[in-house]
Formats: sequence, structure tokens, C-alpha cells
Amino acid sequence: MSRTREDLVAVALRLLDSHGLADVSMRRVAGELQLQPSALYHHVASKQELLGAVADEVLRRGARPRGAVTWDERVVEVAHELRDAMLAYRDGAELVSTVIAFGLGATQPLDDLTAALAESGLPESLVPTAARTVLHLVLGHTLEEQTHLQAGSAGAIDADPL
Amino acid sequence: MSRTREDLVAVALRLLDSHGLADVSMRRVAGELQLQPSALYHHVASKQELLGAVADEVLRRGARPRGAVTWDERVVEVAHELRDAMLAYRDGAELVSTVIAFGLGATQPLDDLTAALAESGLPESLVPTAARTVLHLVLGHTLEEQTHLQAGSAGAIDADPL
DNA sequence: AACGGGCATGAACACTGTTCAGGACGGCCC
DNA sequence: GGGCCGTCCTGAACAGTGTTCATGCCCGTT
Repeated sequence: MSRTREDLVAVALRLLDSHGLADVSMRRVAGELQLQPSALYHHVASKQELLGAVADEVLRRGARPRGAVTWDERVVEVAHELRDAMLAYRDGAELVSTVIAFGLGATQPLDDLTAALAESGLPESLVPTAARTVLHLVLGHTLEEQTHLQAGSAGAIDADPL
Repeated sequence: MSRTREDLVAVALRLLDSHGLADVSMRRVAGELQLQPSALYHHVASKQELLGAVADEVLRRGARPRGAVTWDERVVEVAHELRDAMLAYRDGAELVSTVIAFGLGATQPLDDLTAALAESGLPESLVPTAARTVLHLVLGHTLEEQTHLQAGSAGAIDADPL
């Protein structure tokens, strides 16, 4: 009846949604699984790695079929999917942002944006910068949207600025 | 010979620059001032408030005379000043970003951007959103620039996309 | 001389992530 | 069947964290 890595991710994701990122501690996750905290380190090297896996799961669950044909529609599509995925879980934007900042997961959105922008006619050398720019835009916007979550009607994400 | 709030900010700023944001703890700041940790709470209500004051100090020190005349030049000017101010201290971008996210300081850049954009001819209702968009852009870009600080030659901040 | 307020102490609370020696328990090979 | 090994886990410990609280010193004012 031993636990799997997926169990940890599932529990952490549940705790995230119900209590917020600050309350996702190794001890809490362990307690929820009726384990000692140290036992978690048999499935995961660190808390950061666990959070990375949780972020990937958040994005995976937010995945949608892609329908856009032109590159600029694809950029907007990817941005919307990312935003909606993060908004679907409490503190999702904060989670994904820090995971991306620390570079231990959630690399898909950047890859998707880079792929879309590669067909934009932009000089090849500017594509990575442009992709990161759009990524930061969506992360920053969604972070704020989620933090000060309230009345302000849902403003759409601005179309890409290139 | 009692310490002032400014002493705390100065010490915290020095620790930030020399050891990084993660190593700025209340105990360290207190130790540096040869105080008990609890004594800090006579000058500051919380660590967050202290960090807010430190962020404001970082921005204050990075202030430059403004010369731009047109609104778009002003936006670029403010963005550059903000970026350079954050880059001037270790983990400056992370500090300012989190302080802004938590809303306990570092409000000046947003105000400056809002003022500049107010003259852009943009519909009034979009000005705040546009200002936050530019702010997120600069924060995200600089955060990444400072985190993966290395060889890549200093790419200028992209001009505003409106 | 008595008092009050600002400033500081030192202990404590309730946590955090992580490490480490040790102990069960299963499947595999001889 | 007996020994062994690897996986999974326990329990204790380490080295911190932010914050609160009762207590007390000292200085300027009344």
C-alpha cells in the first residue's frame, strides 16, 4: 500500500486549492498521507521539485484542443489557455510563476509561445525574447488578476504587441 | 544611542546586496545591529513592512532626473529607470516584485507609468490596465535578466507596445 | 522624587525544509 | 528454505524562521 509520486502531487494540489500555496508544507502533505515528513523524500528530491510537478499538473489539466491557424491567433490561444489553467486553482498563478522563475518545470508554455512566434516572420534572434516577453505579460497579468481577485470584470488578455 | 527605522532599512539593504534576499531575516538584521530580534518590532510592524521600506529605498536611490517630453519617451524613461534601479542591488527585482505583489510599497513606478500614459490618447478606462501591463513587462523582464544574470549582452527593454 | 513612555531583553510558540540511522517487508537468487 | 538487497518508512534531530509577551531599564517630564 505504498504511496506513489502521483499521490504526493494529488494531495499537494488538493491542499493548494483548499488552503493556498503558503499552507502547502511538506509536513501537511505528509500528514494528509499519514506519513512522516521524511518519507516524502523517497518520492521527491525537494519541495521545489514537488511544486514543479504540481505546476505541470495544473497546466496539464488546463490543456485544451488547439484550433488556431495563423501564428498570432496561436499566441493568443496559448496565452488564454495558460491564464485559464492558472486561474482554475487557488494561487495557481503564483505557483506557476515561481516554478518558472526557479526553472524546475512548467516549460511548456514558453515552448508553445516560441513555436508560434517562430512563424511570425520575426528575426530568428528575437523569437526567444519575444516569447519570454509574452510569457511575462500573461504571468504578471494573471498574477495580479488572481491576487486582487474581485469585482473588476474579466478583462481579456491583450493581444500580442509585436 | 537607540536605533532608528532608517538604521534597520540600511542594514537590511546591505544584507540584501551582500547575501541575497533569502538571507535577509529578522534575526540577521537584529544581529547586525546587536539587538534581539524582538527589538525590531518597535520600529517596524512586520518583516513585510521592512522589505517594503527597503524596496522604496532601492527605487529612491535609483531615481534619475527626467528629461523626456513626449509621453512615449516618458514611458521608456520610467521603465529604464525602474529596471536599472532594481539591477543595482542583488535580488532587487525579486524584492520589488514581491513588494508590489503584496501591495506594501513601491507604488511610485505604477504611478509614474499611469501619469505618462494618461497623455497617450488612450481611452481613460484603459490607462490603468496599460500601466500595469508595462509594469509587469519590466518586472518580468528584469527578474529574468537578474536571475539568469550572465553573458547575454544587455538587451534593452522593448519599447511600449500600445 | 515620582511617573510614564520609548526602547530593549530573553524566553517562548509554532512552525519550516531537510538529513540520517535504523527497522520492516517484499521479491529474487543460490 | 535461507540469505540478501532494495524499497518504503519511522522517529529523532538540526538549524533555522517570523512573531508575541512579560519584564525591566532609563530618560525626560510633571
